[in-house]
Amino acid sequence: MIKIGELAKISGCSVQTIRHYEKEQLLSAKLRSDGNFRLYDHADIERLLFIKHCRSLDLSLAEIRQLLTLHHSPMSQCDDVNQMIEQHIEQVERRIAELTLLNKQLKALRRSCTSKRTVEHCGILKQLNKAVSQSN
Amino acid sequence: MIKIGELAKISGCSVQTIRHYEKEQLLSAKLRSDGNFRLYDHADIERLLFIKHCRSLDLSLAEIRQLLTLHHSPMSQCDDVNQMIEQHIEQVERRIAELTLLNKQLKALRRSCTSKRTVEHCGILKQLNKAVSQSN
DNA sequence: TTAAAGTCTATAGTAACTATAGAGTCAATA
DNA sequence: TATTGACTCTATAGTTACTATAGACTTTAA
Repeated sequence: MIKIGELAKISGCSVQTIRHYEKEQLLSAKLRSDGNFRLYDHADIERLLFIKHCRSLDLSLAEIRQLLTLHHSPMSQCDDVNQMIEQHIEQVERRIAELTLLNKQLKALRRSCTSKRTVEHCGILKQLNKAVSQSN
Repeated sequence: MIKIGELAKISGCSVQTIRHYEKEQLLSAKLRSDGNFRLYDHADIERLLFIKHCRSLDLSLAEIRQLLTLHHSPMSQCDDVNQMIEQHIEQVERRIAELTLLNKQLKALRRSCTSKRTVEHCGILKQLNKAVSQSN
């Protein structure tokens, strides 16, 4: 059995993050030491690494909680897992599209001012203002 | 002079958002009615639309505050504005790269399970676990 | 005059942590 | 054995940009 600091080292998560996951019901220490320190075993390490891998895929804690539940209900259908991943992919793709558009706009903005003028003549601010008066 | 509800309509921001911007020192009503209602003029409308446009470019409230300050300091240099936009572009591009990688990983994961099996044999969960035991 | 709609302030909630305070525990050294 | 330093505990507040509520007050129109 290991204490939270060692679990943090092994997993690469911070101590606070592990405690946060416990609060969010993703991971719990089944045992405590005499002095009330959390004690973890090998299964906990695996569970935390699973969580960490899911987080690296930007799954939310709620989604991970769901996956962990499915994981331990052998009769449930893969479809639920598939659907979650599918929705997540769509979400990521929407965000990529948004950011790509944003990037274009920012680059157009950047082109509007390059020299060392005072703000009075700054093309960027002029552009930002122009957009304002247009939409007004 | 208009009240906050009308400013909200004109700008497309919610009433709470406008009050939030005031709290964040981006926009303030210089006048209040006898009954303590905020009163706005044309300059306030323009300022709010400027803020809204910047937000649509994902600039943070802190960045916008800085832009507004520069905006009203005619002696400051464009360089400050340029640098901020430059950094923002870099940040957006980093995030796009991250999400693109993420998307690839999620799609690989999706390919690992397609049929209606029970979770016991779910390829996605197997993949997620495999990653865990590899990194352990 | 009264009712509805609008506005006020203050506070809490959102997501996933991070950081702190103040107290208690553990392991090793003097 | 005492003490020091490192570790852990709980509880709470802060981060970002809002959104949503509660309870009270103001304005407007019928």
